[in-house]
Amino acid sequence: MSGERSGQALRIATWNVNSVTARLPRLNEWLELVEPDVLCLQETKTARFPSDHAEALGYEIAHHGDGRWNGVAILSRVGLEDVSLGFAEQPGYAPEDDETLLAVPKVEARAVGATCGGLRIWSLYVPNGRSLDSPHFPYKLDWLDRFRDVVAGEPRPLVVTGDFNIAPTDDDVWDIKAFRGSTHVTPDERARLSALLELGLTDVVPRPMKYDKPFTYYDYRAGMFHKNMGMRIDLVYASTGITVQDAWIDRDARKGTGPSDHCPVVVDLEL
DNA sequence: ATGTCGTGGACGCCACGA
Repeated sequence: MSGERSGQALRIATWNVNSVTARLPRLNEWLELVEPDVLCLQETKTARFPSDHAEALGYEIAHHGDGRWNGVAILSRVGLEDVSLGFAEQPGYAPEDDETLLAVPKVEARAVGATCGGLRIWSLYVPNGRSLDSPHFPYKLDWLDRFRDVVAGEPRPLVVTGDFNIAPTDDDVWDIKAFRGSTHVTPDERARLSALLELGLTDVVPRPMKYDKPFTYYDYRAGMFHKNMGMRIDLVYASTGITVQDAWIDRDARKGTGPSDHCPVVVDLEL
């Protein structure tokens, strides 16, 4: 499944776990099975990362989480330095339906950066956008605009990875016709991906492992996984100069008891 | 595709987000 990596390779991965607390048994067994050097997590959904097992396996952990929603982390066994919890000018979100309080934007726990074994890496949980007419949609676009400015100033080699909540092309959803009028596929969102590519990043498209499309997310409902009705929204953007040995999606992590609705994406690279 | 999860507050269900 995972193939062989050369001695110089750095194995990085990204995984939206949909609660690290609920996923802890799956996460712990996965760390021992796949042995990533650096693992970026999204939607930890907790203020306190359950770190005991990962630390026993030799990982250092940078976690940015503040409770029930969001939460991102970087686990590294090749060093963890210069941790950034969020980023400069990161926009907040003000709930529009709160008439009792001043609408103070809340900066959410959606980004963490660190330097691991000579690689600068960011774990992102990009705002979902909800619907085209929701205030969350311009928030999503603004958030990505501001993060672009961060990428422009970051050192190389650089990897920006996580749950982008954007399908880069029409082929990255099971049926583009089902997405008419929806978020995740609009030109506005894809323009933000293009803006990252223009800064010298490359979309590392993983091998699909099964079927023809490398989907990373399947809704829990309606048997979407078994019908292969998924989306590629968990992305790995690597700076030019990084050599990719292999990139694959771990569909097995979406099977069995108590899976996340997202699959991990694993990339073996040389800096 | 709308069939399921996860969280936490006030519970043995509901609201919310995805």
